[in-house]
Amino acid sequence: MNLNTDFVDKLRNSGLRPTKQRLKICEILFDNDKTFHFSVKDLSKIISQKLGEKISLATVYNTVHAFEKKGYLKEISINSNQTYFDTNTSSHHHFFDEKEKKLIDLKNEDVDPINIKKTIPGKKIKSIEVLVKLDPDNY
Amino acid sequence: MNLNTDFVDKLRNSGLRPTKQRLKICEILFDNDKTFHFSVKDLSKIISQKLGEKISLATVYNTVHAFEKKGYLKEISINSNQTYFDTNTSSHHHFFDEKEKKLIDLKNEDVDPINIKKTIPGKKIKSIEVLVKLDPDNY
DNA sequence: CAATAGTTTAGAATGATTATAAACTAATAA
DNA sequence: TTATTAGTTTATAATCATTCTAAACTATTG
Repeated sequence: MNLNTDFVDKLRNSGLRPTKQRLKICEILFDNDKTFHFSVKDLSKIISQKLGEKISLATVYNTVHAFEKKGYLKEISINSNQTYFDTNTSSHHHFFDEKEKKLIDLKNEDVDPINIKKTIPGKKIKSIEVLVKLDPDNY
Repeated sequence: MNLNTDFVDKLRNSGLRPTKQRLKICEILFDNDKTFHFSVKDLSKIISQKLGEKISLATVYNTVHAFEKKGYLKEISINSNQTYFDTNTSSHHHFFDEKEKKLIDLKNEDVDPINIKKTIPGKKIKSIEVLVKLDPDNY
């Protein structure tokens, strides 16, 4: 399969033209065996380090937000001064290490099925996210 | 029971002297049958409206953070440009209405017990929070 | 009551995010 | 192709929540 075609598809699907800069962003985000968590600042740094190229913050924001809207990225529900995204878009959960301020994936199958016994009239469930906060063992 | 004594206790317990301003903040936060969600800006507005008094933002931040550290308030794990707090400190969860950007409490007993089947070496679970995102029914 | 330790406040500093507008590039039509 | 149009990139400015600062003030302690 052609990765580049995949990138172009993702971009077009998100209503974006495939430009040089955006394809670079795709390389970092999607050309990877492992999924990962990042902030826009992180991503920007990775781009300049790995690709020796600087893409303006505005472009990174614009691209990341378009992908998020289309579901190619997920925003992580955690209170922080910056927003974190996840390239793992499958339904899953997170541990958050409060001491080290680090997020760790928690697979859906590592959590027993969650059953919500209350409903809100006129609303339906879009997603269920579990955040497990961690402390050091001897705390 | 004397509410004022309770407020003073909460403040002292949080390492804060009971000042006029802080007692006003307590009145809004704790002298209430219902629990509620708020941002610092919200709280500041409520104070000036209900009590006809303006307390500087720095003081509100300082007090709210001290209470949060001691567990008299809970920070809500949700990604937003501002931080939301909850006067409901019991273990519970939240719905989040994506359209109206509104938080709704979800009682622990309305969620079947959550079992996490994965552990992280050297860490123990501090809390488990579920966020149920909602969409309009016909979406 | 004096000395000390902690508090309040306005305003400045910080930092993430969003907006702006001019120069540039991709897409489209001729 | 080339010209036109629509969308993009960028540096920089604007915004906004939060944190910091330092001077004036207040509670606590001896």
